[in-house]
Amino acid sequence: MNLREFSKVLGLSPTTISRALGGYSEVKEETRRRVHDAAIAHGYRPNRRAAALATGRAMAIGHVIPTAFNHEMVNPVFADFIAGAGDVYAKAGYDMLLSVVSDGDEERAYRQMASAGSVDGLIVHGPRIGDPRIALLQTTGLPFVVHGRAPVEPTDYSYVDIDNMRAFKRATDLLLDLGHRRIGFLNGIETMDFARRRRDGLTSALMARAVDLDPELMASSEMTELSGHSAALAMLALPDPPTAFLVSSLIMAIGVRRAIEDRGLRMGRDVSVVIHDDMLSYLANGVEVPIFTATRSSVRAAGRRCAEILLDRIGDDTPPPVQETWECELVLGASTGPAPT
Amino acid sequence: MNLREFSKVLGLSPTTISRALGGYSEVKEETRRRVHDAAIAHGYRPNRRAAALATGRAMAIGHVIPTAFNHEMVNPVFADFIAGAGDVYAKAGYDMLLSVVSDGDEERAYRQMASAGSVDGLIVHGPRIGDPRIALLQTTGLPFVVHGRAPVEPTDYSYVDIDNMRAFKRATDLLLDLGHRRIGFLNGIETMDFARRRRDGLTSALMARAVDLDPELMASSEMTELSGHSAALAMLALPDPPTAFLVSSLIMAIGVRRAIEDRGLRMGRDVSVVIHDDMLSYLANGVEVPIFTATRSSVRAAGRRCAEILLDRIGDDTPPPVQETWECELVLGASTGPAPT
DNA sequence: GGAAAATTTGAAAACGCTTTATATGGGAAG
DNA sequence: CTTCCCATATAAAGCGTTTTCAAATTTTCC
Repeated sequence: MNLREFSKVLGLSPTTISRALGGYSEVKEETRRRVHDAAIAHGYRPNRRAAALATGRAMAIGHVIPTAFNHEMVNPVFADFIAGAGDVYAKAGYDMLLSVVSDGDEERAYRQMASAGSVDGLIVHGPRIGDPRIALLQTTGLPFVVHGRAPVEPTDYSYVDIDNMRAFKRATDLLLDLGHRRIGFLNGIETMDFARRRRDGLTSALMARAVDLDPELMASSEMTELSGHSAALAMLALPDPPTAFLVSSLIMAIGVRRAIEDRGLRMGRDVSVVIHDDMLSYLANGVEVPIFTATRSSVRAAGRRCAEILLDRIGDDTPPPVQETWECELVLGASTGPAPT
Repeated sequence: MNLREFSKVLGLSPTTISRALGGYSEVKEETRRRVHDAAIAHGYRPNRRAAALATGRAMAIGHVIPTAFNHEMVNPVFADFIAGAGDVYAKAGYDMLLSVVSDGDEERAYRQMASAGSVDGLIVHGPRIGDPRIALLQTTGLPFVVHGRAPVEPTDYSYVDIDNMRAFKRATDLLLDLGHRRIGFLNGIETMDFARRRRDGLTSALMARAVDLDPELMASSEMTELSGHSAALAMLALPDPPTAFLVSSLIMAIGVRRAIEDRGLRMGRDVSVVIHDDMLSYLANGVEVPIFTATRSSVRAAGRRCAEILLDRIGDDTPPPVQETWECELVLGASTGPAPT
């Protein structure tokens, strides 16, 4: 059923139908009602492809998700981020176009989406240090918002990020206050911007108190349960093992906990753990008392906010960039305690 | 840059350009080369919306993901399923359209996608018992493939599923063989088809050996770490606690393990655990020796296969439905041992 | 060398919508 | 009874492709 057929059924012109459904003012209220009802009754819905072509707006937002930081890994935070963003899109009548690409093809995917006009805007995930994508997208003129940021020129783009540096500085300070001096740091891959900032947070806190930073206590890897387990196990086997861990993700920390228990130790008593918690819906960090002491910020909320900003930018013509850096909460859980003496 | 402009640059007609780029045979090889090179040089790419309108094919596949089985939960297996499917789409030049909807709106989302013509096919996620979506989609005539299945008429649709019943029967048999008689069963929500089948697997194995099934040892909930923890904790506090757990997901089992250790017990020695492992990329079940004894099947592979089947169905006109039921592997890990006497 | 066949190219008509510019009708004002 | 205006409704022109049908060019063959 297309517009012309439908208009014949109703005995009105296609124009009127289109306007009635589009919510234009030049159509009598009674007519609008009649059209709406008939549309539902006959199951008529404007063809989006045709509408997109006519208006020049695709009514879709593109997300490019890299399928491999290294090997086929898909970052588990995407699911929640996308749930948040998708919610906003749905309410605004936008579709979400997902492109899953292997790591190197990201740039091509962005270029494709931009020039083929299949989307009105883009979200950039997981910016890396010196990420070329931002400069690339600025040349295309397509609105975009970055989840996270990249410390390079140009700086006039929109982003939503958390204050990773401050969060990890505060987390480190907490452990130092509790008397810990040997802190194992399990970070994500440090070409990622967020990982670099977290590391800077740790080191600045340590340096502020003149605590040595031992390279043996610093690991950087994909944030999986397995890598958390093996890195923690290796550190615990050192002659002078850490009394605390600072861990970049909850999933990784599950492996850390397993390592601690493999050694016959008890988390929170023998070894303290502080994590960063993205508040993933299927991996809550406890109900009342958190399992892990954590810096936390909802990645789903970030998804929602990125989507809002992007839709605003698509609406307006050239609004100034929106740059938000969110503070993390630091919540105390059952995984931290004073350093054993 | 659109087709007409581009054709002027080259001094050829739009028709020829379109054919050259579309890989039609009626164009001289030399011309094709020239067009291709110029397209790259000038960054010309056919507008997908216009192409979609002209051909009637959207070159996109729709996925509707419910955002809440109960509260805002997004199923973590989606990320991997979509990574698998997206890979296939990308290679075939298809886009993936994601619609995140709250639970009740699923049907509307499908109907919308179907009648607005924004996709050429659909994947149905998480079928429930008596799921109305399958019948609905059959009336639309849009090709679709179900991940899982639903035990209702009509039965002539395509699906890819694992043999949940057999897997859980085998898992239960293993525990029985090891001497366990009190087996705690932590299932997903039992309105989901897969959860019902798993339960049937357990009960049939128990009944075959005339082992009582104690309602207190059967829990059904969302498959989160927290619910795994609390359900296991409750069962362990029973006067006659289970000596083994059968758990529907790895994430849930992490909570089970935490509960076991909270009680001062040791997994694999005091309490055995068998899980189902979807082989999520960021939550591997050990490297060499699995952490958990598990029935397993890759959800990413399922995503890939569903996508392949769907694309085939879109290509052909009305091929017979493809129905695949995959056997799970049963792999032994460190979490099972003989029942303590 | 010229007709027929084969190969390449082009013009123009869809595809289904939105939107601009234009027409129609009914009141109110003159 | 005109005239003018407002409120509605319509005709027609895009949007940027693909594809059918027709034309132009080249090749083949006698």
